[in-house]
Order: sequence, then C-alpha cells, then structure tokens
Amino acid sequence: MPDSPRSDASQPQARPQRPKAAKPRTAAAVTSATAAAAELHEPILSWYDANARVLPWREPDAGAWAVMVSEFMLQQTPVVRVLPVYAIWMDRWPTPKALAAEPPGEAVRAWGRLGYPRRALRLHAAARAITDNHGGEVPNDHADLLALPGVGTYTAAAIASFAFGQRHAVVDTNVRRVFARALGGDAQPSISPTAADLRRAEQAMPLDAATAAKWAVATMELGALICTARTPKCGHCPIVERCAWTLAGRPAYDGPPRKGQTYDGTDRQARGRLLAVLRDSAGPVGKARLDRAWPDVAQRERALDGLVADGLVEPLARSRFRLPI
DNA sequence: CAACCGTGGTA
DNA sequence: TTACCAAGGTT
Repeated sequence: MPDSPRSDASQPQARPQRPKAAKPRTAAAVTSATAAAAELHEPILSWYDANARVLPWREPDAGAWAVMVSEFMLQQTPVVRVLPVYAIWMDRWPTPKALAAEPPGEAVRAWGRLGYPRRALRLHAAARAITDNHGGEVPNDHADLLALPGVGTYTAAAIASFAFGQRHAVVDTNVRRVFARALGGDAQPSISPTAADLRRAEQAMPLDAATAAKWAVATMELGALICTARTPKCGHCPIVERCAWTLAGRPAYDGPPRKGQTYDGTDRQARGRLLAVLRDSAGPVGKARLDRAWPDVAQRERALDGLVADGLVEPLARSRFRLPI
C-alpha cells in the first residue's frame, strides 16, 4: 500500500533509484542520516501523544473527506480561522457528492473570508471529479489524489497519510522548518521547498506505515506549536538536546531576504473587495455596485476580468455579475 | 521558475 | 506601525 521509496539500511544495494538524478549518495551517508533522524522518532511521537490539539478533522470517525476539506482550507490559512468555516461546511456538505450537487458559486460563498477563493473553486471541482470518477469516495491512491484539482504534492501526501495511514513524506512549511533546524542546523528553511527537503523528510520517516503516518502529523504539530517561525518555544521542545540548530548556538537566519508580501493597494485586495460584494449578495449585482467597491478604474477592471477568467465571477447580460452557477 | 493568488493576527 | 507569517497550488 505505501508507495514511497523504502530505505532499508540492511540492503544498501536496494537503494531506491531516483529518476531525476539526484547527487550520488553513498549507502553509508544514507544510513547515517536515517540513524540520526531515528533518534528523533520516540521523543516526537511521545510528545505528540501528550500535546496534540483536538481538531475535528483528527477525530477517529472524521473520514477522508473531512481530512481533504481541512487540508484545502488550511493551505496558507491558520487553524483558528479555518475552524468555524470548516464546521459549517461539513454540516452542509458532509460528502463529496453533496458538494458536487451544488453550483460552484455556493462553495465560493461558503468559503467566506478564508482567502484565496480559488481554493473553494478547486475543492468544488475536486468533489465533482470524485463523484464522477471515484464513485463519490475520496481516492486512497496517491496518484489519484494528485490528479485532483487543487491537490499538489503536499496535499496528496497529507490525505494519503492522515486519512489512509499510508507512508508518505508530508512536507509542509512546518516540517521543513523543524528539519531545517533539527537536522540542518539552520534558523529557517529555504524560501521555497526543494528536492533536498523532500529527500531529508523521506530519510527521516519511520519504516512502518502506521508509525510514519503518525510521525507526519507529529512533526507538523511540533512545528505549529513549538518549533514556530518567530519565537520557538525551545524550552518545551522534546528534541532540543538533539537539535542541530540549538547545538550550534541558534545562529540567526543568514539566507536571502524573504519576500515581503504587501497587500494594500494590490490587485489581490481589489479582487477581494469585488468578490466580497458578490458573496454578500443573494443574487446578481449591477456593475455600479462593483464600481463602488474599488476606486481605481483600470485596476478594478483588471481585477474583475481576472475574477471572470478564473471562474470566480460570472458575467451576465446588461452589465450584471454573480457567483458562478 | 518566479509570480500570482486573500485575509487577519501578531511581535 | 510595518512586516512577517499562516497545513500550497498553478501557471
């Protein structure tokens, strides 16, 4: 069932071949990296048992759809803001079929102010794909998951791991940061995910599928609660004694500057304002209403065109607009 | 592959 | 107050 490469140190010859020509690595180096990571397993798994947050999508009876919905909502959005929207969403659409039966605009409306509303559109499209191609059941195969709209490397691995107990490297920003510090000795991970991040996570995984699945959620939780980006709570960290960054004296971040994302006055903000008008209106809206939502004409038109092109807004006759049906 | 895509909380 | 950050994906 698990389709991730196995790293069986007892059989160096059987090292998984990597089609994309990674740097050649000796069996000894692989064994060494795996062994170092293995010492982190017990402390992190025990810490998770004692400190995991109670979240609705982690309940034993939550199901794969619950996991999938939560993963979409949690893409770039904090847990506390997801919780209320998630509850309403699951109450209204407890299955992929239920969501698939509604127009995409209803998904966009229910998405509320979670941000990145294209995620709502993609989740709706994924629900229809699941209904059409998978009998209404969230697929358990990694490749099938990856083929769904809005499901990338991380989300496919997360659903396969959290919902189906499979062995996959689940590499999000939390995990990248935990490993960058504990194994790499760096204050922060690289700006964007790298192949090295994935390789490191694969080597660090426990071999047993069930343990690997728990390891995946545990390392994420550690990054979310203890090994945080700004002021990590190293005093409460279960692996502080083995953390390469701590052992190095916690040197400051010295990499390239992180891209500061401004928001005020951007097209993104303009799109958000326009879409908010449509979300808050039961039916179609006249152009004049949208004109009032953003002062700059050129930017407003560009934003509206973009929303229409993305399928988030549907143009009607006589300069009227609505959420897509 | 760099740029784009929302929103709100916090140090 | 400004800047950074939050369970990424797509083009």
